[in-house]
Amino acid sequence: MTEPPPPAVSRRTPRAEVQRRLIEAAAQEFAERGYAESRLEDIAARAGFTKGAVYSNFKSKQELFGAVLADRSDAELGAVMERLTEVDGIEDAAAGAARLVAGEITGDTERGQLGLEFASRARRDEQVRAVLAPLRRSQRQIAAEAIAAVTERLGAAAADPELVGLIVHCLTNGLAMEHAVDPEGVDGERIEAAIAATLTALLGAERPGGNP
Amino acid sequence: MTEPPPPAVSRRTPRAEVQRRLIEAAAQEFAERGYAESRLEDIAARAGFTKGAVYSNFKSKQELFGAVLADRSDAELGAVMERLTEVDGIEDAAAGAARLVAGEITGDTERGQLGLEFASRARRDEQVRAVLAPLRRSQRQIAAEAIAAVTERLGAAAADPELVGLIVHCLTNGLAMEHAVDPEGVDGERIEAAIAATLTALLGAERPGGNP
DNA sequence: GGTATTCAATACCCATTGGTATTGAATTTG
DNA sequence: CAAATTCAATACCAATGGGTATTGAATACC
Repeated sequence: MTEPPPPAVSRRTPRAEVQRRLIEAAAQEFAERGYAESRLEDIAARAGFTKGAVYSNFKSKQELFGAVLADRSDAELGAVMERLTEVDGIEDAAAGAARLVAGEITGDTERGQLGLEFASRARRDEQVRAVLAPLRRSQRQIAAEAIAAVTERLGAAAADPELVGLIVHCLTNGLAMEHAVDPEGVDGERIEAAIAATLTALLGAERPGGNP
Repeated sequence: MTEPPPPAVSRRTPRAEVQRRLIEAAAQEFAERGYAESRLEDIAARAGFTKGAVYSNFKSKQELFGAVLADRSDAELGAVMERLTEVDGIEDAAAGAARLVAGEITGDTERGQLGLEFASRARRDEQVRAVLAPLRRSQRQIAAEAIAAVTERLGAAAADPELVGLIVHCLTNGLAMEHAVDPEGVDGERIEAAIAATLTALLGAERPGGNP
């Protein structure tokens, strides 16, 4: 009778999607369990495949990790810091940015943990470091540009923007780590206060000769 | 003839020393390779023993890690921050502390990496977190007290010392992580400048109503 | 339609490694 | 001095998991 119409969509998952799903699953798994404790079988299962799919698309576990890193690198850049330019007034800019970052740290489960996992591995794996270092530099650079834009708009003679960018970038990562270790002791409120205070002090206070 | 005198010292290594050496070796190994990648056999060999010594002194790998953590906790407290009180003048205090911390980060190979490894594991291991969180609080508290002492001595009306303590503590850790990822981009000089700028701004600039 | 090719699933391999059981020398005890 | 005990060394085990070889269905090609 109604013979089944030629399968409108291919029943074999397109290669690109297989890779996407594997990378996504790997990112989650790495973030949750860490690289060494993640099993390729679990990653594959999470993506709806088996280990065969992994080795059909990636040469090794390390390469899969590299793919995750590369994938995130593209999307990561300037996710938060650029918003710094969208607020007005020193207090507003600091407070607004602080709230954004605090929310990111306390709310997001994967992004921050994956970032820490990347850094953790970069310490020992030269190849990871080679990929991650430029990415981090870009992030710092974007932060610096945002800082420069704000101070210029406000006419404030702030400190070296690149230095402030480094400070904010590292403070953010340090707070994320501290929050992971001691969530109650370092909650969103404290994080927000810390970033706001730092930004306010750095953007408003730098007068080379003291306060005339 | 000369019968060998009764061995002046026992030829069997005292238990306490076996444990000390195992913990020390484990700390080095964990710092270099990370917990998961560290082999008990390597740790034992590094201490001059075999795996048997490990299991004769510790119940499991996790417990050995716990012993390392506990051992370091005792010595860790207030290693650097207390010096903050020993310098004079806002600029001097900031610059002196910055130099100390920068040297610690760039020079020390084990302490910083072990700290990051602790944090990394604390994220996923509740028991590790239970030990590490109080330690971190103490570290922050000591930093806060040092800040309070300096500001009081200088008569400066600085921001909430505990908040500044949190900021400095997290900035330090963040800088250490960034240095590990990108040693050239974030060298000792930049680290020193970042900490000095932050301390100067935070200790000197907090005037609730602006600069009269 | 038939053949070649792609690619994930399946079955399998084996080196690694945390952990255990046993041993035997060094100490302690009586 | 002999028996009991301590404790690290040695030998061993079982599970784990990254990686490989093979298979068979889906797709592409002619």
